Amino acid sequence: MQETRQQIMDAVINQFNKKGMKFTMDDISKELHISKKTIYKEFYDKDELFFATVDYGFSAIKQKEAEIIADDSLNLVTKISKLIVCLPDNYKNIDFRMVYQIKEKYPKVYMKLAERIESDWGETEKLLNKAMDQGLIKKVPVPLIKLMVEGSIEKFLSSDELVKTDFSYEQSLNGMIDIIINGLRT
Amino acid sequence: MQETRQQIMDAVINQFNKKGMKFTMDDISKELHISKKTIYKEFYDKDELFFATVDYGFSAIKQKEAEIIADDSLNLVTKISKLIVCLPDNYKNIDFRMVYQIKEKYPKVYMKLAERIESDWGETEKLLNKAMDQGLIKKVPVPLIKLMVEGSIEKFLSSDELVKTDFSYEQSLNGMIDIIINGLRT
DNA sequence: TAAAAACTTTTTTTACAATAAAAGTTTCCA
DNA sequence: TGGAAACTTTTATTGTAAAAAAAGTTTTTA
Repeated sequence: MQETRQQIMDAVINQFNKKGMKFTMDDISKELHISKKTIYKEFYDKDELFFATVDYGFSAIKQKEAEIIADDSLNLVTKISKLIVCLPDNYKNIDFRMVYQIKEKYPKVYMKLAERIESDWGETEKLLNKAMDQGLIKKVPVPLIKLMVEGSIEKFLSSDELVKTDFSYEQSLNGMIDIIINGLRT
Repeated sequence: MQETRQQIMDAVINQFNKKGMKFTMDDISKELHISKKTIYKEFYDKDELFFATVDYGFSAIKQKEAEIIADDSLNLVTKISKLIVCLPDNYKNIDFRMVYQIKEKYPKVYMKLAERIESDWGETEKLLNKAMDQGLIKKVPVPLIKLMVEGSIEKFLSSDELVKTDFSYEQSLNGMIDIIINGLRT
């Protein structure tokens, strides 16, 4: 059943955000009150489950991204801004502090994840280059911008300093994008 | 002899940048062609040596910081910009990717280090608040700016993506500060 | 006097067996 | 049929003794 697959993958994401990679197949079956047999009927093994979940997790964001790119009512710089905020929507579901755990135990899954994040940047990169060519924003290496965004997000997620202020994670993200986009304007 | 102390502490910084915390007292004595006895005449034990080295490493930056603050020819926003770049001068000597190693093995040294970095931000924070009050820059929580700067620097240091471009670490740092300061301007 | 080297003591790493936990399979039952 | 639980097999964790490495001290040497 197609819905079962989805429920299982939702449970995987849920467990991951709770416990990092330290969750078991039993945890998932208990959370959903299904038998492990049902999981193994849908997925050959844990690896395949994780692979499918990465694809599943990124499909939503890919869709949103496509919408932004296709939206002709937005100007180039606004599109870029929205695309960058679109990325963190992913990161919000995940939790970057725990991604390093995947790298060690499931290197293949990590590589797939890294590829997807990389390819998400691909579209943003194109628009950034276009905007630079049109003289709308400063000419700066795209990797610099990428590292600033990613570094900031990771810090937001791993530090408790923002919690002390009454700025939400959401607000911080938007504030960060504002500063960077505004700072890039010519 | 005072010069000997300094030479030893320079060797500690040098070894740290080469090997992280995985260097020995023998490594230091060999690098300087001195006997371990000489080191232990200057410093009671390895802990004391590390404590002294943290102080030593920060004294230069503190001095530079004081100069910037005292320089009346600089306007407020320029001062902030220079102060933030002043901070990375530290981080450049150190190497953030290896700081986490200190945390595990020498927690007391790490705490001292963290305190110094924190207090370095203290001055920058004051000026940022002042500039916000004067309406020179946007009102944004200071921790947000701090996390953006620190997150970017850590990423610059830990990623090889910048190496692929022909942007040096120094240039990246200045580019990053430019974007953030420009982005904060009202 | 201080470097070099030899030395003792403490700390870290390694290796490996015992144990526990989790993956994956099978059986039973509503 | 599919959940619950019992089961086997594989993987990960833990404890510990031996070995190695590093801290810190003493002796030798120049």
